[in-house]
Amino acid sequence: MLSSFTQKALQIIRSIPEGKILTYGRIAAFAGKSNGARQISRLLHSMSQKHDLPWHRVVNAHGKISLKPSYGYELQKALLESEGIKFSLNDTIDLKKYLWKDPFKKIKIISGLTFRL
DNA sequence: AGTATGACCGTTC
DNA sequence: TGAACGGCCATAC
Repeated sequence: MLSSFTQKALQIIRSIPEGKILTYGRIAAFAGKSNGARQISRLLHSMSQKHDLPWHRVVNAHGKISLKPSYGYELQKALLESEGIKFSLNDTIDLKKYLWKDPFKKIKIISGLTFRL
């Protein structure tokens, strides 16, 4: 049984298209908690395999990977690059270019179910 | 020195 | 054992 917040967060994460990224804070805000960014990290950490999430499409608000080297950093970077995302010199992603804006314009949530439009 | 952010954390159910 | 809840806090800027 997943909370409403968790469900929405998972749906938003699952709905991130290839080649696009979203930040922790934005996911949390869209899921209903403006200050719940840390819970998003928790979700990704504990439920990414189980729920088949594109966890690599979530980065921090600066466009950087929050994972530490040899703890998933290289994997995430490789996955993102394989989707066509380019990193700048400081391993930063250009948010203006790749950030997925306004998830709710692309998905519709009815009774807890998500539909891609 | 105040703000924003976060692959948290302790506890409860 | 796994998930929900809630908030404090270190770090960066």
